[in-house]
Amino acid sequence: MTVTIKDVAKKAGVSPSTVSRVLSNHPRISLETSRKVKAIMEDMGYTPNMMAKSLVSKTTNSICFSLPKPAEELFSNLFFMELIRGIVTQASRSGYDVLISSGANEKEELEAVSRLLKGRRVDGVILLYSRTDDAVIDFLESNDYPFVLVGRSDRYENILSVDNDNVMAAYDATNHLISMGHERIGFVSGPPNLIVSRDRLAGYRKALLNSGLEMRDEWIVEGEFLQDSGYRAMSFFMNLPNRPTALVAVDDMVSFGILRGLNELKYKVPDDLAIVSFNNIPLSELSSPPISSIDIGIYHLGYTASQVLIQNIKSPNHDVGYTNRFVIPHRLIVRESSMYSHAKNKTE
Amino acid sequence: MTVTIKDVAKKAGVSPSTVSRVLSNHPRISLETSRKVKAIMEDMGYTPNMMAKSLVSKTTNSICFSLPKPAEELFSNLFFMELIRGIVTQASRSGYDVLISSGANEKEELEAVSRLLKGRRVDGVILLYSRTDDAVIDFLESNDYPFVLVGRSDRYENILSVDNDNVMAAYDATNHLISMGHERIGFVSGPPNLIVSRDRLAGYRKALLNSGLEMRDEWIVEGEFLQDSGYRAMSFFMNLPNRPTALVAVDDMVSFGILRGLNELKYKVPDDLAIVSFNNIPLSELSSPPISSIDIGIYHLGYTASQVLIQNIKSPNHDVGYTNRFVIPHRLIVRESSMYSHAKNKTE
DNA sequence: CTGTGTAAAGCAAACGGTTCCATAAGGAGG
DNA sequence: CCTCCTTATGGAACCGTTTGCTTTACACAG
Repeated sequence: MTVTIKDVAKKAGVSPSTVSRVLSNHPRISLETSRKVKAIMEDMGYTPNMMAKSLVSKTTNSICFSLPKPAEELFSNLFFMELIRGIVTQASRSGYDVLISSGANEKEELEAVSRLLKGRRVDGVILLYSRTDDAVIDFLESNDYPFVLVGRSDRYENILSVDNDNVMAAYDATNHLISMGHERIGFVSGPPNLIVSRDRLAGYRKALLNSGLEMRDEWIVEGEFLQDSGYRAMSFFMNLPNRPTALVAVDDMVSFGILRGLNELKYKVPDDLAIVSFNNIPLSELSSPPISSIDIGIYHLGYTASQVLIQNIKSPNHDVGYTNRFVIPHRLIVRESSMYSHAKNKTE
Repeated sequence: MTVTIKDVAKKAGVSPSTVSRVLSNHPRISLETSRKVKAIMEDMGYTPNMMAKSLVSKTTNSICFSLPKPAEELFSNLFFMELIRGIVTQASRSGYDVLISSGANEKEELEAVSRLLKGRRVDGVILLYSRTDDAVIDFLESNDYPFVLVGRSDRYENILSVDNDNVMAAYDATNHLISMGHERIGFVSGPPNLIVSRDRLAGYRKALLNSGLEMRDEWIVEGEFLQDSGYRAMSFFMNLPNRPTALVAVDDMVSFGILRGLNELKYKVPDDLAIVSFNNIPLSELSSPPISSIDIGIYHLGYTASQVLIQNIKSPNHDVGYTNRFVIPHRLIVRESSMYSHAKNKTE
């Protein structure tokens, strides 16, 4: 049925080893033989059997992206997809295939990853970091499997990771508002156990401190990465006696909630309240007004994660410590939600 | 290093074949041996090498989802991700892994798919149908590889496919507007070469015909699955002397454009113009007003595609002709954009 | 003419399983 | 007590590649 290396060999009148060597451009193959064999391979439509290859080389040329619990949220979907696109694109350029695995919970995720790695189906794993303690990381680390974390962990020191500088990002976002003349700036945070929430909060604080602006606890509220959190935060802030004139929100979805609330109460953005948030999801420019947002380069995050992982697979010796953490640059996209109202029609 | 079947065999004092049989629950293995071997496998942390397994069984227990050209559009991202989730979930339940492949163009896609299939890296492929002529399908069909199409093709008759009944969906959407009392209903279509555009247009026509309502060519405009198309369509419609009171839009993104335009011109939805569209993306309920939409069950589409493909892989004889096309039910989600205005606060 | 070096190609083992065929042990039937 | 089954297990070939070690065939120096 399928044409194997032996069929080619027979037809070419050489041994299988010769064909194999032609395939891998072995130096000690005469040009003549090489050409002849190649022609015959082409002719017979030979494609190498990856399984057989993998069996002997103990390498699969594929990596696994472990999709966390199916978060039903809009943002997750957009985020994951961008990430996957980055990963797949890079991997494909490096000649690797990408396997998507997912588990309903940590236990399942561990089982899946373990099966894939121990069963030699993939060479390494890209993990999306969400938890603070992680059985999967423990497993990977203790078995010395190549992996890279998208995100940051404070518990694990010497592992490969790709992340944004969220402190700096929040610092930039806040400074932008400050530069627009705002002096009372609030912050809508995410779940406090997420490192990303903590980092962004820290950056916000740093910016205020740096500019000598007032910092009040009541100007910081915690929530989820969801619309509703924004909605609630908004109504809390707007009822404050000395309310903020601008808000930094930890995620664009939160901004949508804020926007909806302000809209209902007939407040104007950015005149009554300016807004900047994070992640720059495609919707950010579609809302009215469009929301200023920090683009964290999700695609790039995935692309780099794949690159780092594959390079680590190829030469595992490279973990020199100081290159373990790769930081993807962010950039602020200024839109109407944080512009001076009289500048509305001028920019963009 | 890794523990193989031979290591287990040696430790258990049996032959490798016996261990293999234990693994596959061969009937002619004594309970005693089975228990002993299983204990030892557990003990030594044995995991079967999938590559070796695949080599002899000529089967990989994995399928490929071929991601079309990276369409940068928002909807594509949401759609793909939902689809992937459906596919991965089902595949995982059936014990299959999912490999994501992508090519920048048709040629690359064909190469990738061909390499994966001929190289015996996957057992089958899920294709997302977009083109009308398809070298990939031709390749799969002529080589008799298992595959399933998400979408519909009019060129290929006897291939497995999973799709919605888009004619019926449009029929339902239009009838909904009719039942709300509208008599002049317009249609914003997608690219005419896409089957989905054609099907939905047909359903719209059918509904009008069925109700004996007027049908005008000027009430039908073509565009893309993009906001801008909606925006333009809107301004065209609103300038018509005898303009429609309701619109069926081929995609939610189009509705957003319509909404934006109406908003700018201070028109009210649904009072001045009612809207229903398709796909029910997560944003549909976030816009103001929320948009009525036909949910096409994307996750379900992916889930079923995987199911159908895997079942076809396992028993290829099953293609009986009349079960080749699987239709995923849609359902209309009525939201504010198509309700009577005085009912605004009553429902939902 | 023999010895040695080198380039090109072949042989066979190995990778980690599965499975057909053979074999040994025990029990039943004659 | 000897056959003949049955049942549980072992042996060995094979899946399609890769690769270390040989072998072959020259060419050239001594």
